[in-house]
Amino acid sequence: MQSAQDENGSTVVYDDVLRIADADPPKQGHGTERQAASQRVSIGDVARLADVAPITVSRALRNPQKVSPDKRARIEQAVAQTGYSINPHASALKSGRSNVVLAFASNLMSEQFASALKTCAAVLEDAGYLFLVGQTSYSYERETAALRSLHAMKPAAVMLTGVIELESNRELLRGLGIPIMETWALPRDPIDMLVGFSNTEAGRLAADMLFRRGYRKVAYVGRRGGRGALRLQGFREGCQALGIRLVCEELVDDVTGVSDGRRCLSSVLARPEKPDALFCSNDVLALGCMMEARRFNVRVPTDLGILGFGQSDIAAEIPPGLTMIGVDSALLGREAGAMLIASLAGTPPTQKLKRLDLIVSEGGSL
Amino acid sequence: MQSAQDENGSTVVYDDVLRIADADPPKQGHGTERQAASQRVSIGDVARLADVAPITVSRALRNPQKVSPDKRARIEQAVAQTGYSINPHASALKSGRSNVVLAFASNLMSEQFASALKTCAAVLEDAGYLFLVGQTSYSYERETAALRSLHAMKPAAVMLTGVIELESNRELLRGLGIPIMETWALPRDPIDMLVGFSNTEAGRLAADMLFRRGYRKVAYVGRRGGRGALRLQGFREGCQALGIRLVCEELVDDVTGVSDGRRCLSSVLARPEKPDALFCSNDVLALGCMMEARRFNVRVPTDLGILGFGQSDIAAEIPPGLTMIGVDSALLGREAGAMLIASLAGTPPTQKLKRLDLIVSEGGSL
DNA sequence: CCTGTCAATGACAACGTTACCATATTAAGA
DNA sequence: TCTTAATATGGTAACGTTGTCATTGACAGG
Repeated sequence: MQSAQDENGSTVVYDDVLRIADADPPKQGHGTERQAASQRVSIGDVARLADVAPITVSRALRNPQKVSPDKRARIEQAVAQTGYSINPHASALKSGRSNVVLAFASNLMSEQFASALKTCAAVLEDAGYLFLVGQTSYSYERETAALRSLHAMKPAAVMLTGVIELESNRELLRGLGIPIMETWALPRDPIDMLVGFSNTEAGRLAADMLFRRGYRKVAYVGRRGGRGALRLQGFREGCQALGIRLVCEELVDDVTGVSDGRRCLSSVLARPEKPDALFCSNDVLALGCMMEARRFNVRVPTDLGILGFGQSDIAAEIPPGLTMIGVDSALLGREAGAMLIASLAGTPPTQKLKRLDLIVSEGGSL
Repeated sequence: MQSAQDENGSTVVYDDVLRIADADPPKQGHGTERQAASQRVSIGDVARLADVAPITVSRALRNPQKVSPDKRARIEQAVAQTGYSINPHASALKSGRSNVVLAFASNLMSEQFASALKTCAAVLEDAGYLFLVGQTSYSYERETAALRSLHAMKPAAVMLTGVIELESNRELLRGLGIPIMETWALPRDPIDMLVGFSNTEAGRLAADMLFRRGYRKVAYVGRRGGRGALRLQGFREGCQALGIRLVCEELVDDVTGVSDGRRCLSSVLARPEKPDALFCSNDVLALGCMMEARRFNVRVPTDLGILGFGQSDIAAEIPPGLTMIGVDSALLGREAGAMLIASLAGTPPTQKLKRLDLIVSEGGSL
């Protein structure tokens, strides 16, 4: 164990961290033409080495089939020898295009967004794009700031976990003239492309499920704004249509953790008229409700049925297992990625709209 | 409710999504000089409008104090009027710098990484940087690919959730000549900067905590590689030093969900010699263990004490509440951000190393 | 009044790439 | 054989910005 002083004077004890010297040390000119490695090598250097014009190197890299096999081979060798990699800034400056696909998540901490981004990234990276994620934090201000910087950056496409609500921001994105993917809802007039599902229908489906299982006096717990509001709207409609009484709506502005869910359930239980079931349109809140129910010895589902929205692995595992309505967010990401690629490839009759089915995962909470 | 057909022929029912027409429509020339908005306006256009040279506009934007107040005002007005925003590619090409800070997460789905990235992003964005996150997915191959593209992209700095293990990738990052931040461990020889904590010490502390509470026959559950291996190493050392018997080590290669944790506990309980406590060096696994214990009517902590590692909100809330060793990942992100900014500002005597204290959050599981 | 110093500003060129057009080469059709 | 078209390649310029250096004027010290 080795130690040293950091600048604060406290003793630092280092961990031993595994180092891996890879068997295949990367790009080193075989023989004498060892390159300064870290330093800049331009397309001109490669061209000189391969004895072609720079433009040919450019072509060989982006449209290999437009260059004759022999030159292509020479160029490939020169690239390998020099360790050349294209300067994306110069390329983007001249061509007005880049190979970066920018994603914006309203919240990096959501398991479901993360899962969709992960699959979407996989699809796009396989197609040679660089997939980067920025954050907007459920705030219009941050969203606007992020989109401004985006405007300048000329990405190849944009992926959003959600839909843009602010009209000026919609306009800004539309003006970019690149593929834009919105998700997680089903707006009447998407900016460009959409892979989503109906949140109001999710609400109606929730009412339907509760009705079928005999519940007639229910409560709603969810976020006040955005998609939460849509689910509530659908839920209200469904309840009304089926003759279910919606005895209370417990709305929160912002979900920071399961404790918000706990609070919601306490508050619901404190009402004079107790519901026999609960639709919780947010999985973190649902989790909190489940826990609080246990704490108050409210048996689920005997005393209170709970229906959640989302895909929480953990909520499904906590006894008696939360029954949830949701979508396959990994699938959503994959579909979005595929659709973006099709649009980027430019074949005009691209599908621009995909509606995902809602899926129900059965637990024991209803 | 409105409907239409998508390209697959299924009926699409649109949600009503909230639209917000903002009261303050952005940048529109007051009066006649309305700009084509979406189209490119260059520094030259601004310069012409302000009746100065392009270079002066450039200066006014990056070093306002180097331009006289009157010209600065004219320029600002021209910028507002045209809606000009700097072309980051041209800027990066010429200057070799950019205002993008790139972060790489080995796993976007980790609550803790997300939390650190969130706070780090906040700090850097406040300082005017654009914070983007890429993914490496715990795979050396992806990591290498990501770092290659990074090499070309010349970000202002790089933030990593973890440390780089592959020597060739370490070399690559070192060669960039920009601030590099590693985290979440305490390697002997960081690439550049480090905000981390000792994983072996976490293991030793775990042994210590178990010892103090009277446990003498314990089991370990965790990931096989990376930091998990370090925690195990520390735990072994601690157990040996204190005379605790480590009756089994249950290692998993990859954690995909709580079910992995369930499996681990089953497997531990199936051993002939049952431990009286468990150190679970991963919070998802710990959660699974807690659930499985409940299912098998193993009372926690009476029959089996469980100590976790991490910061899981949910694990802390599940009765009896998981006791955990961990770090404040939001703090980690903030510290990393602050250190990066200091380094970017260029004042040489920058602190390059910060060791975070381990924190213990008490639940009822020990 | 002259010279040296400093601040403010501008002219010019260059960063590395690709769009555009021109040319050379080859294949195909009459 | 002669055009016509298609393919392969290169020359030139330009994308929008900023580094470098030169110029201007103001001001202080001699």
